[in-house]
Amino acid sequence: MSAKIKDVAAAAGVSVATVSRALGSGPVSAALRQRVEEAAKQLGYRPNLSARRLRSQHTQTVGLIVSDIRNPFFTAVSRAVEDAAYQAGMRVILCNTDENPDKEAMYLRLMEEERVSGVIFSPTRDTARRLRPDAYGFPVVMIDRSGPAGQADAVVLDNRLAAAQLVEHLLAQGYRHIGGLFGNTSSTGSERHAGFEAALAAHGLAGEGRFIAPTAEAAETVVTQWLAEEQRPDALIASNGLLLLGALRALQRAGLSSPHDLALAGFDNEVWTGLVGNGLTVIEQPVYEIGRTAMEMLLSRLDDPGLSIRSVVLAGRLLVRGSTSPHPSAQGVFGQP
Amino acid sequence: MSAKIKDVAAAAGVSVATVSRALGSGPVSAALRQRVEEAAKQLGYRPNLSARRLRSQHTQTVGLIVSDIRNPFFTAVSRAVEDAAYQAGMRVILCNTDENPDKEAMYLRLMEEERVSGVIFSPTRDTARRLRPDAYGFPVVMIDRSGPAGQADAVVLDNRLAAAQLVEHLLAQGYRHIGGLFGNTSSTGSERHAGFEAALAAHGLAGEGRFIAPTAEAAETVVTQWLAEEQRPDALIASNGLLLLGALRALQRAGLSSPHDLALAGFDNEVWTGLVGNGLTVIEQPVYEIGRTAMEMLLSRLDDPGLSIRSVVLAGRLLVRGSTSPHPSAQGVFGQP
DNA sequence: TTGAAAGCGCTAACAC
DNA sequence: GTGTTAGCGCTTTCAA
Repeated sequence: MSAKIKDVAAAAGVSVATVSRALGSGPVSAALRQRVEEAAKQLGYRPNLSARRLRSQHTQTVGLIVSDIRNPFFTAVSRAVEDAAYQAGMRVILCNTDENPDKEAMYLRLMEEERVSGVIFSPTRDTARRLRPDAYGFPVVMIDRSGPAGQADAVVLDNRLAAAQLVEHLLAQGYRHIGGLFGNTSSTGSERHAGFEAALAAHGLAGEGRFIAPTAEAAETVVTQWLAEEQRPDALIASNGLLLLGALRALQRAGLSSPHDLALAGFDNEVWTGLVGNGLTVIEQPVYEIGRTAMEMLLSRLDDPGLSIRSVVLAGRLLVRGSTSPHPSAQGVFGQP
Repeated sequence: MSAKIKDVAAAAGVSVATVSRALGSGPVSAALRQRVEEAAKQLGYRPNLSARRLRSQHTQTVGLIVSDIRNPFFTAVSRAVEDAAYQAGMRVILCNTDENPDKEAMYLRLMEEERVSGVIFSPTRDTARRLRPDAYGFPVVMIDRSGPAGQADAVVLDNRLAAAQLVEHLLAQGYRHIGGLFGNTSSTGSERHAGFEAALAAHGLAGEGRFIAPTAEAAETVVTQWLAEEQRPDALIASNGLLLLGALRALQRAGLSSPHDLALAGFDNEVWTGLVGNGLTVIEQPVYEIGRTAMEMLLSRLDDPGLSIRSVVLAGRLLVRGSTSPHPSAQGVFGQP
């Protein structure tokens, strides 16, 4: 068995309380601290964090609950959260829910049992609606998606604006029949759809938005079918990286290319969006910043639980690339003006 | 404060021991179990896992230590590890080391303090060499990279074979001046380099392998320079996804394309490798299987610590795509035979 | 500044 | 089957 605090105390000839203080930040004479550290090192002492947590009643642990860590958006966020957490001396428990409300409930329950200090959560729309964040023993910071306003801290993109920017850009490039693909499990999908509709309406146009399961496979299927329809749109936007990938694959399978046959744009500046063809126009999200900010908000709330509920809304950045170059019919002398 | 086991006991009119047994898998009469469950539900009781761990002396926790979760290889592995862990009722603590031996040491120390059941670890070459896995209070399973044979369980790719396959493929396609990019911090880089050299030597050829920092940026810089040299290779292989990405970017920046100016191939079947141009030829690693297998090995060792040390070597799969189509000089009637 | 002692919430040994 | 009790390893009063 490994050395306990008692063993260190015995070896250093002091009480366990002194050891605890010396290894922590208690008031101990320099000489004793030295002796204790020496003894601890000698014995290879490692404090037992379970015991420390039980006694001290704080776990220095945060839960991070996302749909799938393999989504590059969440990958980046999680890296930021972990960097910030470890810097603050906290651990992170990562949970993948696969957009499944049952799993979400299960992990929230687990977080209670872990007595986590707080949770950073990207909930499905259903759970966000139902969730009473103050029903838990810990604060919750929502990321990417949010529930009813003012219920919990949140870090989100300005989704309506970003979607509108994308639409405005396509309109400026001469596209008029714009279709949209939106995830059907998150508030983000709805908000981006709202921005999409609003921007088109502002120009007296209507677009066709389709809500689908947030997977590349679903998008590929839907877009493949869409492309075969009579009234094919001349531009398509996809409300996240997975949907954009599916859309791109559908185009490739159909032997079509952007922007020649169809303009394509979307959300999330994933590696491949800059590599394929002349690049895909996307809204870049400040992914690392989202994670870091979420952790900062959590820490400041732990520091002062009386803080009022805050929403941090971050702006996306439009990266214009080749996939949305001007519509053929708008290209100067060779086409209609 | 939340309800404790004592409160549940009082509410159900039984002893705390009975509550513990009823909620766990102890022998309790059906009637009492019912009453206890009812009371626990009523009170919203959540067992305190810190207390349970301290008392029971097992934490049901595994550590996963990788260089960077943003590397898609580790992303996929981590998802597999977590799936398997949560299924087995265990939690995962994720640690990013950035290939930094100091961070590796720090996290290993943290794992000791957490009294984890075991660790799944992808160490730098330096740490792998130094590491004495039995110096810790928990078993270690190495993934992707391994240390001295027989020291710890490991799940690795057959790196030499995979690199050789890549070389053989390029040779068969008519390429003769093959360069290689290898990471300089991992055993994986060395092994792939060895396979590369061996395969070339078997054909009486010599390649030029360069060892560099395992980042896309380093690869881009090195390849940009390499392409400007007098003796430009006619094919390049990159020993992981990051290096392959950097190499591709260097080509694009130089206005070159594969396979026209230079064949390009590498490791890791990342999303973008299938999308760019006519696709990049890669060795696909069974990423999810690697993670799942590592977790299985860990669980079986926890079950029976007497098991002898095992290495599981998995085969990669060569995915031939457009970036390595036949060398111009080997293309039938139009070129040299 | 240091030590003695209580106790965090739970499980497991033992007794009935 | 059920209850009583000790104690996991630590931090934190409280007293000296």
